[in-house]
Amino acid sequence: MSWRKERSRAERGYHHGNLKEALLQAALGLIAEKGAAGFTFADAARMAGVSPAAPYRHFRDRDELLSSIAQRGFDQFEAVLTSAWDDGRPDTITAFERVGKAYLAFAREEPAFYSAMFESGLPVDLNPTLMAASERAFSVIRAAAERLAALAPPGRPRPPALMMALHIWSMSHGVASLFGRGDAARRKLPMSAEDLLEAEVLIYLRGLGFPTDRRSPSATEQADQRPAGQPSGPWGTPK
Amino acid sequence: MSWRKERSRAERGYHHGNLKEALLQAALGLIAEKGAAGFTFADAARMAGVSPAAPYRHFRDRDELLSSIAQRGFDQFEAVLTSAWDDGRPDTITAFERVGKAYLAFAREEPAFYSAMFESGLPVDLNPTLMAASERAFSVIRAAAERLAALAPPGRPRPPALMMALHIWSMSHGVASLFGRGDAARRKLPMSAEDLLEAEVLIYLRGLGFPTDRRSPSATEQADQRPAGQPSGPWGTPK
DNA sequence: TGTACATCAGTGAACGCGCGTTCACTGATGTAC
DNA sequence: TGTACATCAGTGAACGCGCGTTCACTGATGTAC
Repeated sequence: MSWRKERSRAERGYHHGNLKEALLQAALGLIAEKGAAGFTFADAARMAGVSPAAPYRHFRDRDELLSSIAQRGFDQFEAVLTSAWDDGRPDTITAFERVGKAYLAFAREEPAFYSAMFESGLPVDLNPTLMAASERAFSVIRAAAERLAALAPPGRPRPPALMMALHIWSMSHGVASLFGRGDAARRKLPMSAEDLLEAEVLIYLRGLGFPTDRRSPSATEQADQRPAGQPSGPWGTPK
Repeated sequence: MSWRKERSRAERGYHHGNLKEALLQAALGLIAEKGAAGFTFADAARMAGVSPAAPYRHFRDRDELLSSIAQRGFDQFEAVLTSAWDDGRPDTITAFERVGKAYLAFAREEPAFYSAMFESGLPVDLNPTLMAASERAFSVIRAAAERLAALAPPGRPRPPALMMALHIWSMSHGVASLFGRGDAARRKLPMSAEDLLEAEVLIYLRGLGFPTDRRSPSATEQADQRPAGQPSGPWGTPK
């Protein structure tokens, strides 16, 4: 955010000094505000306080700027997920759940990155660098699923880790894009998107035979702030 | 699709005769091709073989055309889901699952409607008519969840139907937007989006205590067409 | 059945706008000697 | 330490383009009598 308030030409002299970064930040702001489709190269230049020709010193075209943002987004996403996973501490299920929450938090806190990564229509699969970054991020979820699968209760078939990873990803993405952001077409929910996703993941894991009876710490902590009759376990009090 | 190939001006005379419909169809084609953001009013007119001013006889502006499409999409979506639910026949779980598949099929077969409805950034909640249509579609899922919840196994807490409905919705939407369409940023899957969603829903329902051991007819039917080692139950053969 | 007229659904030219992009340029910076 | 010069990172004017929108208009259709 440090470049959001641009110094005027007079203040900063002929050379900007940090234009590439300033353009990325400006674009992030614009995407967060108007969506990936509504962001223009010219606007980014304007926000950075620079002539419309200046960005061409740093990016071949609009698409390259957008790709850079997606790239950075995937890297940051990977870091966030890795940190949430924390190598499975204190126990695999708790950590797994934390990954789901981190996913949602990222979508909420970094809507511009999220848009660029998943909703901009960028052909991720045609750009090897971008594809690799996306793959690295997904592999965090996959590795976590791998560890979880290895813990499958004896006597039950062991679920394929890749499938579990895809399931968790789709749940997270679904909740995030339907309910996770404040902008448009939203619906009033009886619970927060976070709680909704947490319950979904817990029920899913239970369906695979994992024990999920213990209350998660965060669910317990949040219970006081909820309206009466709200969930205390994965889906609330029995009726 | 009957209006995709437009008759020339000479062939059809001064009056088009079916312009409103032709514009809707043209817009659907453009949205399917280039996304909701990439569709322009002028382009739709061009595709309909008509001057750029003509559409204004039928739609106040671009947004009204887009809303009409979303509106029609929600209506069609509702019809498809209602028919898939088939009032819970032959049994509630089978029918419920079929709703999930119908969701996915709609997203795949009607990408333009789906985009307009969920990815166009239209402020659905600010347009009462649109909101009502969206609500009617969702209420099909909700009613199905209601029936399913009423069947909860005795001795287990009964899950809130609204939550179940939101979970199913988010799963379907997640799978649909990540894997359900051919256009961009797609990933090679070890199984089809349909199977992925089916397994996800079955595991979820099992997590709620519903019996899901019987093989679904469609899963059995499809088994022959799969590569070796593919799922036969909700998630495949035990390892 | 024919005619006058209102209404409807299109035309096509024009507008202002903002965008992406290019170009020759210029001011600032860094480096070789 | 000072100077000449290459390089870098900006400028600002200009372009062509397609868009959304408006306007006075006109051809076709339908209806009253």
